[in-house]
Amino acid sequence: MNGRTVSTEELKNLLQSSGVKPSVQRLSVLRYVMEEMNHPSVDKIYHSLLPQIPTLSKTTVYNTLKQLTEKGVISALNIDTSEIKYDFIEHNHAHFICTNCGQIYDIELDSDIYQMQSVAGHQVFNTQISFKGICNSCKQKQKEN
Amino acid sequence: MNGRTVSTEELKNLLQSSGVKPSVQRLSVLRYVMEEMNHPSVDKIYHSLLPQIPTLSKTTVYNTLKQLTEKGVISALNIDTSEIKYDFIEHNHAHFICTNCGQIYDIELDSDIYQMQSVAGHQVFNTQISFKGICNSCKQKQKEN
DNA sequence: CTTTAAAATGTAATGATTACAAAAATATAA
DNA sequence: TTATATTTTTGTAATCATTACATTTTAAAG
Repeated sequence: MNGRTVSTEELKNLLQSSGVKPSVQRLSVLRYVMEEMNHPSVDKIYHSLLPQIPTLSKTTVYNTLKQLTEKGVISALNIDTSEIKYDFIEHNHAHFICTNCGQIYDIELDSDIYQMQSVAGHQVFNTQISFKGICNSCKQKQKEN
Repeated sequence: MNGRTVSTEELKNLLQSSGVKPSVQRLSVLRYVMEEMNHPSVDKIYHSLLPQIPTLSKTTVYNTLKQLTEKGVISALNIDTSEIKYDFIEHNHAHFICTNCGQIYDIELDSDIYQMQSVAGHQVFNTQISFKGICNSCKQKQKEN
């Protein structure tokens, strides 16, 4: 989720250790989610990979993301109403979504909430903290006008 | 969100102080969200109110919920992928959704995260904390089989 | 009572996601 | 290698929540 370059070896290992067989499509989707810092949507991923894999189907993108999410390699963000956004699980962090421009920001937040393995007797697999509001950039623009 | 009975007076006051003109439909929708403890979906609300208001339109339910959300009277939960669920804003609490049965539980959680008015320079209007996992009830059933 | 504005309704359109069957690619066995 | 079985990918059609929009109804104002 931070613009770095990921080697094919690393991708393969990640997939295999999660029980997912590597394929050109799966490697590409995972690479995109890992290297991209923009919490991409299915549509974004699909159109970005299309030049490299002209035969790519959107269904494959859906299938791959679903698998990776179930295996816990990536995480599906249900912040936005319209589309699901995807995020590589590197370390715990919160998200801020601007209700004006829709931009999603990573928020570095150290909270013991992330450490909770169970709440009210229910077993926790995934924890999400999200903020909604007006981002700095939009606020500046509003001031100017 | 807790099965209590809300008087029409209270509903009217809530709407008016939020700048929403009371109407039969709006009062009913708000009453349902407040009295129901099940984080209802649009569809649930619509079908529950239909016997009382036979002419009710689903669009009205959508419009009302959108308005109430914008005014901050209720809150839209984007936990579930398929449908948006609605919750009356009484006091800060987190949510747990069971990935097996889909049930949403209120989680009483006292965290200073709720007090944050801004994060990374962005102004916060709304904060959500949500957990995903297997609920106690589903876990019990799994053990039995 | 008439006029004007706001709210509610119903239908059609949109758009993300899923279902599913056929085609392609990969692995396995002889 | 060749044939066979299995997995993966693909493309199209279906589903379903949400939104757009025009019409009708209701409420408010003069």
